[in-house]
Amino acid sequence: MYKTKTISIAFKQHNHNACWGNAMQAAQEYCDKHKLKFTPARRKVLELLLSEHRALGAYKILDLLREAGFKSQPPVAYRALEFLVENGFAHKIERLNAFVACTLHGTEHSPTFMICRQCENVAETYSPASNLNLSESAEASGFKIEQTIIEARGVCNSCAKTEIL
Amino acid sequence: MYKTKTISIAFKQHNHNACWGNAMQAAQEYCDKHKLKFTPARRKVLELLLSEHRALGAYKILDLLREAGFKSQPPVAYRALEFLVENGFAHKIERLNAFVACTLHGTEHSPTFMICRQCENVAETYSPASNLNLSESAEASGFKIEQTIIEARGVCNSCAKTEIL
DNA sequence: TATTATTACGTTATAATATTGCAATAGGAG
DNA sequence: CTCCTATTGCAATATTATAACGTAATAATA
Repeated sequence: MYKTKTISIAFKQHNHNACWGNAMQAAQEYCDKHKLKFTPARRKVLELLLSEHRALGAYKILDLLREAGFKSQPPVAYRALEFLVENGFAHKIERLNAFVACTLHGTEHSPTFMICRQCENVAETYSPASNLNLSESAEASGFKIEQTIIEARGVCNSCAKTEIL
Repeated sequence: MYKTKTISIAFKQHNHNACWGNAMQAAQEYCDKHKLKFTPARRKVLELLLSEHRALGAYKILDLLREAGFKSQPPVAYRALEFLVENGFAHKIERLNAFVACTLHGTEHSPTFMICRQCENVAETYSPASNLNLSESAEASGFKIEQTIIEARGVCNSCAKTEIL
């Protein structure tokens, strides 16, 4: 499952083994440092999310947990996801009612997601300019932004190339 | 139900009767012009959405439809909502799994929503700058945006004033 | 170590949101 | 009128998410 050396992430080629390993290690270190319990279920869910750069629904995760020998009632998945999201290891993609592993952990961020409608990969980007812009115009019109969700749907370059026009 | 002369919209005072009436009339005219069937259920759902500047869930709408003597199976609401969204009369707020009437109909737009966590009003704004920004940076990183969802959660000024600090 | 508080887990049940499929019907185009 | 298509009625079901509550594990304090 984790053998592929290089797949598309954020629509770029990269060494996914390294990507996966670094993220898991960073999560472990962060949990150690902050006295968070990186329990088997939480770890497994993060591993699953990291296995591809796609969003997985809670019930898909539940299936995969079951296959891996974990208990499989909905709360098992939702609790693990809640932990991962709260601590910045994963994000919920509202449009898809699904979850992706965070690829920018550690940096305080307000991410923008690019969702390819064809390959369904999800890339996380950090766009300070857009966020600042938004905050300023909101402020001007009498609204104080506390959190922003930005999700873009479209096609990545490699999928665009294969499209029938 | 529609008697209040002036309520908060987009966190601004306005004549809501006029707001409501204009929107309904514009919808009617648009449907006439484009040969769209503005059926009783569709009309009623738009009326409900326009009654306040808040997002209503599909099942809330269903309750209100029932009260108004309509049939009340889920597809009744979902079909009407689908029609309204497709034709730009309403938008789905993904964060809330709920729907709001569009306040910028006619203008081709990619809206940004400001959701007050206290009064729950939802304001729709048009932010060409942010969208352009986003498109450009996406383009640069090899992604072609087709649709963008921007939803900000926060507090409006009048709610902020009443908050205990 | 014993006691208490807190956090996480196991389990059952149910709530909330959304869709599918198919038959019946209404309205417009020819 | 007749055909065609869009819409509606209806039943069932799929998908996503949470509530409630007892037990087990861990941490904090005495």
